[in-house]
Amino acid sequence: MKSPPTFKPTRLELELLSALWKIGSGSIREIQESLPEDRRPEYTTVQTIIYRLEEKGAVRRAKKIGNAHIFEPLVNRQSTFATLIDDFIGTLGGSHEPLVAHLVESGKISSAELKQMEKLLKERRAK
Amino acid sequence: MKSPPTFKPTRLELELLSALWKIGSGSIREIQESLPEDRRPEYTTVQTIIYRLEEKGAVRRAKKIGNAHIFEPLVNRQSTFATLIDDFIGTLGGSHEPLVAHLVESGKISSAELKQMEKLLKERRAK
DNA sequence: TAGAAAAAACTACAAATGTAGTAGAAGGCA
DNA sequence: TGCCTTCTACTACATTTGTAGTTTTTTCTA
Repeated sequence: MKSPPTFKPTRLELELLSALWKIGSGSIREIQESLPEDRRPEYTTVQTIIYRLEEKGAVRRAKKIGNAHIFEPLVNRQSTFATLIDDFIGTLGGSHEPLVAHLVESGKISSAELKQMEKLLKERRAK
Repeated sequence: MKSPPTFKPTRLELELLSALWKIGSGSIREIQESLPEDRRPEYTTVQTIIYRLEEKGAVRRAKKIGNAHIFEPLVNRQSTFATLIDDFIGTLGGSHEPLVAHLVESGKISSAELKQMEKLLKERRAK
């Protein structure tokens, strides 16, 4: 399967991808064991999801060690997050306003953070 | 069905809820016809989703006009969005940082908007 | 080299979601 | 009052997703 320009993983797919991004690459077993104990699916569940990610072109078998395949991600976190976020904004109606509003409203963003963002924005504009 | 304290609609459910929030209340037909032409499902599809929303306690039959039921939302946009956003941040790993970063990075937030947010934040803090 | 251990490969399956068809009841108009 | 229209109420069904069991193959290790 070809890897799509953008990839929108499901919840569980994202969890496994996140694990892979963290460890770089690994076997099914290693991926499974790198997951937080509190939500660590069975070995075969992880296997199924990794296979599906492979089907979808989001990971691939990089090599084989012993009898175990070592998987590595083919999509990177940045772009995957970007896809998810843009899609999400789409479901919220296409405007980021409610999102930003909620972040501010719920106190999830501090004033300092806003200032930081502003600075970042200015820098970006400058170049 | 009891309405839950928070409600996390699916994509289509959210579209129909959004339609309802806009028109206030309406029959299946009215809801369907208020949807943007480009993604307007069949009458019975709308009906099915509204019934499911009813099951889930997100809408209810307010009254009957002729032989048609008039539905009204039981959840409001604010809290529904809040639920969706918090859930989404959860899937992104629990931190809003990547989200905010992307918004700024992708130029989705303007400087003016940031200033606006800052003001909003200060006001909120003031009271 | 034979059996145990580990992984791969395959199969299964229920719930949720999107999508819509069909049958039958209710209302309005000629 | 008897159709025609419009709804309602039900049923159907493929796909996606989460979840995991079973069978087969590979590899070590005694």
